[in-house]
Amino acid sequence: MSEVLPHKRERRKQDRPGELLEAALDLFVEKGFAATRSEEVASRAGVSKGTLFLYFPSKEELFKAVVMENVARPVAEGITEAENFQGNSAELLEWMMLEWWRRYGATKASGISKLIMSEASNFPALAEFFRANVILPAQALVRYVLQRGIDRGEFRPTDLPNTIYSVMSPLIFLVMEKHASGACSSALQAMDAETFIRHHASLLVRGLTPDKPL
Amino acid sequence: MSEVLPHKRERRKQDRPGELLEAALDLFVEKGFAATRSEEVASRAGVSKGTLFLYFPSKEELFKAVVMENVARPVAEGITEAENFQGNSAELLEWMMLEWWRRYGATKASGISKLIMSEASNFPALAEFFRANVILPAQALVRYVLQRGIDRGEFRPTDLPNTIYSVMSPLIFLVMEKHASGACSSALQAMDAETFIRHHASLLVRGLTPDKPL
DNA sequence: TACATTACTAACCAATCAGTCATTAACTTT
DNA sequence: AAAGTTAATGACTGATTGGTTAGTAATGTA
Repeated sequence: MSEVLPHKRERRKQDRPGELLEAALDLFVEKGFAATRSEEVASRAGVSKGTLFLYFPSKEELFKAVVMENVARPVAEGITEAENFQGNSAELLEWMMLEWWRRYGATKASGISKLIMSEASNFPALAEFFRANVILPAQALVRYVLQRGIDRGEFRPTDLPNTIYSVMSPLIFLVMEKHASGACSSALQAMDAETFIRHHASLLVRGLTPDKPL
Repeated sequence: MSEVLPHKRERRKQDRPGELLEAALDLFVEKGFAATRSEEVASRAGVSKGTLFLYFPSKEELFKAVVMENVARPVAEGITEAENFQGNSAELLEWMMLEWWRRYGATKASGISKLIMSEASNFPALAEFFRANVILPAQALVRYVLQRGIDRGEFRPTDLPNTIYSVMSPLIFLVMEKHASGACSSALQAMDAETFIRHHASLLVRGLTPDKPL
């Protein structure tokens, strides 16, 4: 016979939103937006479905709040640090790619990127928010690094917009790979992200080095 | 007053499956799996929902059939051609990337790739099928090209698995970008895929060229 | 202890949608 | 043209789930 649990109610208005956001992040990343049920979010946060809708007016608003909370912050951080970097631009390029991975790509929050790419067509407003707060700043950061290398004579002048994508696309690929966990993870047997980034960065630096180095 | 259309029934058993698959491809690519309603697929194919389930036992089976029809074929084609390629490996590398884009990436069918990446966690069986029939053959093709270059002394020996990802990731990125149409397309102002591929290929070739070229 | 406030719950509602099936209309055969 | 066969329909069902709300229990206050 199943014993009904004694049903202990707690009143913790302060903590509920944060706990709900955390539960929602987990589930959205794991199952996507459409496949995540509101009641599951609520129960993972130790609360009833009614309480969820007490704090967030709809599932979509909950989703937006998750994005706000988890994505904009880490991207903004890296930018200022790059500007203070000491060393040549080849080192800076690799450092930036590795650091981006450690601080964002490797974390749970990067699942949001994958989620937005997946769900973009169904949420144009959200995609736009993501573009403005994540993609464009990231592009600006990469552009800064490449321009720095060109200005200092460490990189040859190249088509900047396309080179930016040559830098970013493997990072985006890594995020996709990390979060397509189901059966695709086994596709890349024991792939190590940091090793790959170092490898790709070195390939890029070789490709960007001027013909007469010294 | 709305006039009810005269309701002309047609019996065309031969053509229905193909027409349903085409309608399903369009809608799945456009809206994702969960957001696509069976009735919409049926009506786009000029048929009632009942007829859809006459030809496909479930929505999931319909999805699988769409993948079978649109993905496996084009990938397999390119492989044999690469083996007959005349010319140096740098040319072959660029040719292969461009050709892959023209035959698959630029077509509607590549939306399936994006869809599977998005929906992978909800459909492990499908992701596995995709891995076996698309990812692994594509990796094998890239590996063949790189190994050919190394064998002929046109590329320096590098960590092959990681280099494969350096080749593939921008192509996957392009597919993602193409199908995240909503608001993200404006993120990459007037990005031209073929130009980018040529640029990236040239960067890779420079990165792969041995230190003493001749 | 009586009363007031409110965070929280559980049962409920309404809409959506995958999948079914009895019926119908288009062909074929004789 | 009558009868038989089957492709196609569309109304229906059952399950799911986003969102609502009447009511309950925890806390504060006197």
